[in-house]
Amino acid sequence: MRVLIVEDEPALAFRLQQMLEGAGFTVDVAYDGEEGWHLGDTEPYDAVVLDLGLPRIDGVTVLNRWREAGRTMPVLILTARSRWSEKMAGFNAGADDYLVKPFEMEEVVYRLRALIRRASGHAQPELTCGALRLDTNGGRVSVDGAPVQVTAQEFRILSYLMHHADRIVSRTELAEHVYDRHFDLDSNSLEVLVGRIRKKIGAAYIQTVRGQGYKLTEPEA
Amino acid sequence: MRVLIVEDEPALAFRLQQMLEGAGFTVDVAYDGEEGWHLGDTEPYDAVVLDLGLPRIDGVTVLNRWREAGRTMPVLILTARSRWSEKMAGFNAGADDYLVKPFEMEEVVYRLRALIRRASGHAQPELTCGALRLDTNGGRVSVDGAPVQVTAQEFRILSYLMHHADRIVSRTELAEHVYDRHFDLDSNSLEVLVGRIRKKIGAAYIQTVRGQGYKLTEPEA
DNA sequence: AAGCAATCTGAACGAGGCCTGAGCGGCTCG
DNA sequence: CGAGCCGCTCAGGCCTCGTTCAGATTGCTT
Repeated sequence: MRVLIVEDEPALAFRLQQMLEGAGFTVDVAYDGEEGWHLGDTEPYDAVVLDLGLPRIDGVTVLNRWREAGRTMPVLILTARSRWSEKMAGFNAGADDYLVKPFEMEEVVYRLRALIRRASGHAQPELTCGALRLDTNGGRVSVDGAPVQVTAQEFRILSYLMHHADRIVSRTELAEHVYDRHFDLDSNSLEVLVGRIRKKIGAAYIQTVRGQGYKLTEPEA
Repeated sequence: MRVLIVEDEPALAFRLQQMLEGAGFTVDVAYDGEEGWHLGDTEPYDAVVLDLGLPRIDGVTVLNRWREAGRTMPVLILTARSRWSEKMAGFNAGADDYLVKPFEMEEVVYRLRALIRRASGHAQPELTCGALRLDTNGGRVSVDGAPVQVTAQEFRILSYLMHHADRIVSRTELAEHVYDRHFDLDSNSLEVLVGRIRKKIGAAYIQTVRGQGYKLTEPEA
């Protein structure tokens, strides 16, 4: 999953980035409102962490512009305790959740995962597809109850596919959500990784739709 | 189904083309109003995506000319948020739907499919003919509830025939709507593909009307 | 009923998409 | 500093799809 952090204070931005990357997210960072707005407008993020106090364009405005332009990704707002009115403005502009500073770093991770899950229509932190099971919080995968060892990258790919099960996900879409913005599109590393995932969970789960992409489905009985 | 994109900004045109081809459409692209007008006037499209801000001839004029010439294919207009009056002019000139920039790429696909369906008199995204069933959005085909695997090209042909069920569709018409403008007319690949479709869904659905074309009908009981 | 054109069909091919095994460089951890 | 793992690259090969072609079949015409 790919998230955008919009935070002007370098130290906090860095800690957030560390935390999120450690948690398995692909992360882009913007250090002011304008850059943040532009990135959120052009790149496909699964979620955004948005500080409200920002140079150049403030957070509420950024969010407003995204929503007006029809961007629907979940946004987690960061706000100082005192700025109550700001928070309300943020909700009105279409924020999905908020955290009051100071907060626990891990809190951000859990909330983001929940937001992303809900945005793709899943209430529970455990995603299942037939006997295949993926725990978004624990980072564990199992088939038929038997744990399956997957690497970080494999987990990202499988997680994205499971969030969008029964839908064809194009190679490009997958790459956009699993890699950051400097990914080489002619690489076939996705194919290699998908191949390895198939070998681990059983080939039947991930179908190839020629010319269009991959589709994760429950295998036929 | 074959669509025309009239869009001067190369990046957007390219993304649209990618998206639509990925969605199974046959796509022609025009990069200015004059070329767009000419193509729309001479080639038989199932739908058109028309940007209003165009060099040489602007979108509204292009649309007006088509309508005056009696061209009735559905037109989806793309417009910037600010250009409200333009949009109204577009509707007056006979646009069928519009999207405000920026928009989600997938939105274009769904709207186009809906426009094409409605233009051929179908309200639902699922077309049926007896026990034969085709899901225009999901790209799935089934007979008697049993899913049938069809290739991309087979799906295009079957989809066109189902959109125009109970009507004789000439070989030429079929070719024009399933291939782009560089198709070799002496090829018999259509016959081969129709044959394969028959083998998959049952031969009775597609009748050959000698000397005229094909007709898709519900088989006799 | 023969002749002829239109259509069908099975086989084969070429292109391109996709997969996979091997190897390499970088990173982490001991 | 060395070992092990991970993700990427590359090349070769497989498999599918759309097409072509030739020969069979159908249906109309005379």
